[in-house]
Amino acid sequence: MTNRTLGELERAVMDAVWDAAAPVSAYDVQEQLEAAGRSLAATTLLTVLSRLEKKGFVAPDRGVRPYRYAAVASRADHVAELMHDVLGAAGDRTAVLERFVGSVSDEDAAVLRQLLRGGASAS
Amino acid sequence: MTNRTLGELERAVMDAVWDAAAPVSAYDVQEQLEAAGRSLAATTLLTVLSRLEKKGFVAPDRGVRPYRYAAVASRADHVAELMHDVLGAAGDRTAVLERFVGSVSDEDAAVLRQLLRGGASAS
DNA sequence: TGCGCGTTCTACGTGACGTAGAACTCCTTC
DNA sequence: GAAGGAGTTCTACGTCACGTAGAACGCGCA
Repeated sequence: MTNRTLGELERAVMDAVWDAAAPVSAYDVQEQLEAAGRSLAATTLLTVLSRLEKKGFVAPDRGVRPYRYAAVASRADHVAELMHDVLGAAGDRTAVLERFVGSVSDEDAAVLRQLLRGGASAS
Repeated sequence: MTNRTLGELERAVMDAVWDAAAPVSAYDVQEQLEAAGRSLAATTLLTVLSRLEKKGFVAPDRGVRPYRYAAVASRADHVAELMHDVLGAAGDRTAVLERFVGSVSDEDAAVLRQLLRGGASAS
C-alpha cells in the first residue's frame, strides 16, 4: 500500500516540493520543471501530486484553492528512512554497517563520529 | 542499464543465492523456494537468474552443466552499496546522517562507534 | 546418431508510472 | 440564480519492468 519507491517524475516533483520554502501548488511545480527544461501539462502534475499524496509523501492544504502541497517528511528524513529500510532488509546488520562505514568518505565518517559522540539514548 | 532495483522474486532468488554456501543451480533455488512454499517452473528460475546476471548481481560458472550461480557481491556489500546510493541521492548528506544516526538502535549505534574508532580506512 | 537434460528465446499478463484529455465541482460574477 | 471559468478528479493509454512459463534450440552421452 504505502509504496516507498518513487518514479522518475515523482522524484523530480518531490525535489521541487522539498526545495520550496512554502507549500507549492501544481502550477508552481509546473513552472519549476519548465525552468528545468521539462514541459508538462498541469494535469500531469496534479496526477503525480495525487499519487504522491496517496503514497503519503505530501499533504495538501485544501483551504486555499489551488491546493498547496507540502512534504510530509523532510528530504533528509525520507532518505534516512530509506536507509533504515534497506538496512532492515538485510540479515546481518553489523556486517552491513561494517561495509557501509568502511566505504564512506572521510568527511562523512567525521560527521558520523561527531553525531555518535552525543550519547546512545535518542529516538 | 545496471538497474539497481530488484523485484520481489528476484530478491527471493538473491536471498537463496546469498544463503547458500556454494554456488547454486536454478534447481537448487527451485528447491529452496519450494521448501518455502513457492512452486515455480525451473525455467522461471532460469529466467530470473539470467536477468540477475544481466543486472550484475550473479555470475554463472559455465564449467559444470547445470550452471552454478554465485553472487557477485555479498549481501552486506549490496546493502551497504544501496545505502550509499540512497545517501548519494540526497542533497544534504549531513542532515541525512543526522536523522539516520538519530534513529538507529542503541546496538547499531554501538556498532557504528566501534567501527569508526578504528580510524578511517582509505576510500 | 538420436534422446534428453539444460539453457536461451519468446511471450503474455499485471501493475507502476509518465502523460494528459474528459468530465465534474464549485466559486465568482452579472 | 444561471453562466463561465479556474481547478480538481476521473479515466485512459503507452511503456516498461517483472513474474511466470512454454517453445525452441544445443550439446553431450548412450
